[in-house]
Amino acid sequence: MSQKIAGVKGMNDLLPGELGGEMAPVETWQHVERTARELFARFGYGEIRTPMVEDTALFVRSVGEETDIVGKEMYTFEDKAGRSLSLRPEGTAPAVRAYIEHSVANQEPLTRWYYIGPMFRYERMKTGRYRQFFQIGAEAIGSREAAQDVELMDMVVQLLEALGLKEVSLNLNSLGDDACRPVFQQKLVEHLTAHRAELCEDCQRRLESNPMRVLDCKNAKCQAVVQAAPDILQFLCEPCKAHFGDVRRKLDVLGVRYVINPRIVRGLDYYTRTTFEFIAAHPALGTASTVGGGGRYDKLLKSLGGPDLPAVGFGLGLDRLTLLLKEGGQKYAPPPDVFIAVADEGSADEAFKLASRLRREGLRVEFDTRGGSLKSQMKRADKTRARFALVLGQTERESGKGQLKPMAGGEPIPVALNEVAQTVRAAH
RNA sequence: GCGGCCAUAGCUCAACUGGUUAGAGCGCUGGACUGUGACUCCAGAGGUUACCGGUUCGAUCCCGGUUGGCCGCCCCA
Repeated sequence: MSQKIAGVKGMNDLLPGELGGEMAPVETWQHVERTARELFARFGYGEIRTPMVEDTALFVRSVGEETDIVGKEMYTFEDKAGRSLSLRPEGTAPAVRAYIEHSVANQEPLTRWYYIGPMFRYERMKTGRYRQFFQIGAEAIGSREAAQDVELMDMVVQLLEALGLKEVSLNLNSLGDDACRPVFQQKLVEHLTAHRAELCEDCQRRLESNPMRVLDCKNAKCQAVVQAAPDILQFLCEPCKAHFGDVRRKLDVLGVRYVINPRIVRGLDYYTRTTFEFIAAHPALGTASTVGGGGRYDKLLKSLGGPDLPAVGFGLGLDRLTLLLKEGGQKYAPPPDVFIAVADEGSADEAFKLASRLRREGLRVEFDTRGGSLKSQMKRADKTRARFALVLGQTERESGKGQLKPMAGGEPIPVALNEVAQTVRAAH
């Protein structure tokens, strides 16, 4: 016996049907992905697939050196040539890198992409948070208009709707821009410093490192201080205020419901103006209640050496979405139309051939390649939830006729062996 | 990165204060029913009690470490 090798901590296997354990079955994942692809195509978004590994500098410069993501959660390693590479911790930076690298700006004025794939962060795991997790996201590059922010939020809302997720609320905020955010931050630091003693230990530290984060603290005493703190929305400069107002108005035009939440700060440095999160109230997620989030990043392209173009995007956590949909997961796996059972050894080839032909004709056909007793094959037919069973033996071969037995009960349907597909379809 | 809880069959769980062959239900396989699934009945397979070490005459149980999982903090998807 050789030693068992286990999967890497925090990286999950997705199995079909009911084999999976804690994770939602792979059919649930396929359903979410299929739904998203179809919906995003309706919005005119094309798919982009970038490598899972990038130059480490890309994330340091975009996400921000001082963020937790880059500071302590990145899978960074050297390749054989000594280059520092990192497994991507998020999807926006690679998409923007590709956009710049392929000079897309010179080829079209407005670019809208979506991506689906694994991201990696070295973190302590818990429900809904893994070291390899999957995100589905979209980026719109080239429009500074509020309509673009709202189109993306509408796209998420429609996706959640299509998936049947109701208890998700859109939380909206604006972080201002280079003109107004520094003014606000200064006022905020003044206020927090004045109440320093009332803040929790963590927030006293945050006061130095990232004062905006205090807004997000769940500690009751800190919240009391935050209640009285200056409100970023009061400090927005005129252009930012106008933009935020436009976003709200256009959300209203589309009938998209939202709440203003000045605590939506986000963990990446590149955000400007609009930020938003989709928060689910669902016991399956525990405290991992944010299923998605995003915002505008008008300065990122230029800072990465690209054209000075505005952009906005979002990312959704597929792991969390599928967790919410796990209960009904089974229904996404279509059962076989017919199970072909072999009654005697001499009919094995003929049955095998029939199964093959029906599959070519478009039917979902189960056939037990191990053979075995008719009884065991019928049990298998039951287990696979096949709609019909068709037994093929000497009698059927000689007469060219058989019977489609409805596994759910009812009278068998006589059928000519060369008309099985038509008959099964007609029985729908 | 910090704090707490946990680990027995594929799954959900038992096993009297440490006591000898670690059990049950579900699931799986076969049979009763030799060309027809489910229900019922019978039988079978499946465990180094996560791993390593310690205490003990004796450890699933007590202790330490490791690994993995869960909860909270942090942060996020």
